[in-house]
Amino acid sequence: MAMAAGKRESLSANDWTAAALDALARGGLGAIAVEPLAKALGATKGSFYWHFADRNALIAAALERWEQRDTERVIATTDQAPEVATRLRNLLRLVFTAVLGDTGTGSVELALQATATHPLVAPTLARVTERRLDYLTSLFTELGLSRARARDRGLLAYAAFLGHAQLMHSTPALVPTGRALSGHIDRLIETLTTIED
Amino acid sequence: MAMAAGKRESLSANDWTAAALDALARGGLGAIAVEPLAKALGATKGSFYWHFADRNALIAAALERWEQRDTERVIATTDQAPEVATRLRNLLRLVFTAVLGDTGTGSVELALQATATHPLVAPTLARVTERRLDYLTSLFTELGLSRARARDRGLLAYAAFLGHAQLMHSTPALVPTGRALSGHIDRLIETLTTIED
DNA sequence: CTCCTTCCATACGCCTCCGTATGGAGGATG
DNA sequence: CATCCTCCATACGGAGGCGTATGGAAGGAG
Repeated sequence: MAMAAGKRESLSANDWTAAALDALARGGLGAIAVEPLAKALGATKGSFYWHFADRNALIAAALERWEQRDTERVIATTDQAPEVATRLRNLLRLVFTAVLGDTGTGSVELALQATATHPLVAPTLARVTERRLDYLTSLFTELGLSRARARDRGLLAYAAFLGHAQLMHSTPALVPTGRALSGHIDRLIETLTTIED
Repeated sequence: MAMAAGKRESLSANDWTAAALDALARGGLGAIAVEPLAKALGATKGSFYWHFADRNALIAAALERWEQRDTERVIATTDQAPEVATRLRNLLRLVFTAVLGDTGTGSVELALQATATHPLVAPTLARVTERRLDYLTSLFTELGLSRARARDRGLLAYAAFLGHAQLMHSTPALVPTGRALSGHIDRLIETLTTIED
């Protein structure tokens, strides 16, 4: 919010998309508004409409930027452990924990989920969700489940992730905190990854 | 949407809250707007501001009405089976399936979740969530889990419910349909209710 | 030094929604 | 029949957001 003191040179389109992503995480899609963003950047609409055709162009740019950044993150946290079981646990633990990031990560998820029917959001969200779901499914498959059952578990795990993020955001008082939260997530992962023979 | 032809008598506050709930389910909290609602009801703002102090009063009324209706629903679907296991399964199956109602039920959930930080929404949502969570926890307790573990399972089940609703709404193409969905929910419930000794 | 391109501020018109003021139709009541 | 109370339409002012028009500063090219 307060980072417009240093550079008094010209603004780039990148600055606008960064600010848009920030606003998106903070106040949802509706917060990507030209005039408030201009004020936050210490500029005016004149600057914006030189870099972008209209508000939709900014939204599209922010979404694409997020999708890209998200892909890198997922991929980066993917291949870390040799064994499938630990990889799965590590991944789940990371995403269930990283929800906390008030600005950076999880908030964008929820903001987009909240406006999933928006014409610009829907395709992006569908691509990201499908990619994650496929990856989750592949892990459960490697773990020994059939294609169908692996898909079931993938869907369940992803739904649990989404719902967990929602709960952490909307009613944090009902969710454990600190070490208790850590333990809760452990047991949650245990339930999600247990395979009954 | 199209149900304003019959009665040309005076509008009641109830009509306004009903329309507000409908708009909420359809377009989120932002869709509870006085002038559009007036148009939809075939009236003008003059009518609205006679029955309500302002927009917030209407929102509050709609939320209270939903909370009431929701309580009745939950309670009604509670005590149906004698055995705890089947009661739990029945409850989960019902809520995981009833998400579909495009207007009546699940959409309000998602709309409120999407604007959970709103000053009027937050308290209502917290009460409803806490009540449901407590009930779920009590069922798992009856099933033989300790208080702490029952709470874990309750949280997981509720998170799965929320996430499942989200997925059904935002990316329905990635979720099974028809009989496949029914089977998926069966297996999902199986995973959520299995207790490892 | 001049000109042209880049970048942006100012100012405008438009739309949508909120809330208020005011007056009036129509049934109830004496 | 006159009056009052209920319910609502019309009209207004204001706020905030989008997009456009226009002119001007600032620096590189010639």
